[in-house]
Amino acid sequence: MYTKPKGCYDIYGLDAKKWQYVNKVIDMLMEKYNYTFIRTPIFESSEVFHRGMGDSTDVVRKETYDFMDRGDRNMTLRPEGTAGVVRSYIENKMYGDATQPVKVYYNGTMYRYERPQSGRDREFTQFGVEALGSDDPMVDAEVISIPVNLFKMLGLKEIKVSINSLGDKESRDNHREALIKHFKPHLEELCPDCKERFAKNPLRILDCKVDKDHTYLKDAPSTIDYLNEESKERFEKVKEYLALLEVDYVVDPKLVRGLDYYNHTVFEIEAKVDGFGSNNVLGAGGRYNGLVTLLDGPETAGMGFAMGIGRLIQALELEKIKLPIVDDIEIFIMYVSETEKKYAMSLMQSLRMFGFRVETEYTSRGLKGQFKQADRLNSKLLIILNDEDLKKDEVKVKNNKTKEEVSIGLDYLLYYLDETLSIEDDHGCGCGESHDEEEHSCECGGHCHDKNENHDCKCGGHCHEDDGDHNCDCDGNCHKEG
RNA sequence: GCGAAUGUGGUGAAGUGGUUAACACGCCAGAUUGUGGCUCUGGUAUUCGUGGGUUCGAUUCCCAUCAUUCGCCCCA
Repeated sequence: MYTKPKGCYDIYGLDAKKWQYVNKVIDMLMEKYNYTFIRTPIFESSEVFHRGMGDSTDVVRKETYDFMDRGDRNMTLRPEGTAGVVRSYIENKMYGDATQPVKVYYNGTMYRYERPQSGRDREFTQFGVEALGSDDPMVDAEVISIPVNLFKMLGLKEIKVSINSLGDKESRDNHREALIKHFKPHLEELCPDCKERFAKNPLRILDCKVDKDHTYLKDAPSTIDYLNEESKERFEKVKEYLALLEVDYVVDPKLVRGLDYYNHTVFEIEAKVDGFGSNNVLGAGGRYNGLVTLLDGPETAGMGFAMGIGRLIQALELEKIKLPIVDDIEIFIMYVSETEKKYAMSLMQSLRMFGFRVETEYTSRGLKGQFKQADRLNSKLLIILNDEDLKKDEVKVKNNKTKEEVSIGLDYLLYYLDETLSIEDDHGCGCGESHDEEEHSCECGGHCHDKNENHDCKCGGHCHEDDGDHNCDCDGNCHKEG
């Protein structure tokens, strides 16, 4: 049997619906913000990432998927989105567009050669935005507000936004010198990685998880103390503007991003979700005014952020947030004989074109099996075809919830279906779904026998974790999601 | 790159150095001569990730390998 590559995932079934829903919300939100979609190649010349992200970053040093194509060109599967977008901005001379800043967003797969673990895959999906061509702090605030508002729209409540400023070049240089002065006497006590960081990019020692408890790290010069007047003023503006956009944040002077290209504003956004472990950072970003020139473009300001969709969905699941996804059908057409089957097909065709979600039987199950199938698919109405009825131009329509069955004349059928289903839909939240999802504590001791009453899991009957509140929407394949 | 755990049918999951590998769910069929979701009955794995070794004999012991999962590093 063939298996997927390590750290990659097949997304299908209910999971796929969640992804599609989240993507839909992203598209909607981006429309409001007037960011336009950009699709750049999944691989680029390796140089784009090496120059852009910095050779000293771990991501570039040992976590990229590199390959040589048949023309002996060095290529790299994109490990993040910004470098490619900036390359595109330069190559397509977007800096010449009249509508500056150029505001784009992407939503696609990225690749990092790492050991997979919870919340971290080799192929993962990131949604991100880039705003190029304005250095106004208002852009910083707006970009930070995007993930905040996205989380709000999705129902994720407990989030934390941390911000910091690295300052402009002068501030960074001053800070860097101070750091070197500070750490030099302690060099031998630092972890091996930090020794290397000391030489290449001392700033990142602040980010070290190994040495984080050492006092000399706690007393290390903070970026904020070394901001020059201009940078300080700028940071104040960002904070002021964030408040106007109703973004709650905390200033974290130790916040340093992993990539070299950031300056001024950097931020991180995490979800406070139980069971998330160390991968609770959902998204991060910052300003990168030097990056465009680094990739041989004209001096251009840039600000962006990226977030992992997989982690976001994991957070939504852990928080048991109910997404309004369609997981039922409106009409299931049942038949037995060949003439009934043919009638079923043409009826299905017209009902679908009319706008109903319609299913039928494909595997010659008996009528009993078709009832079961209709239940599995959460069908609201059943149309039961019968040669005798058809001779009288009638069909039987059974309401799968009330179990009421009526004979309907064919000329009246569309009207009847439309009426019945619109009443069905109108039961409050409009979710078209059962509500008790959140609080169905099944006492079945591990196996759900009946999906009736207050016990609405769609596990198809085999949830085996008797956690009391096993809320899996696993649609029939519960793997242990926790 | 480092460390740990796991690998039995469609699913969850027992189990033992030795005839036909529990149990449950699911699925299929029948009881119910064209109306389900309850109940009952029957069916559903030449086989315990793969390769090798120890043994009279291994799913069970050992080694290797692959895969999965989790943690560290790093990161979204």
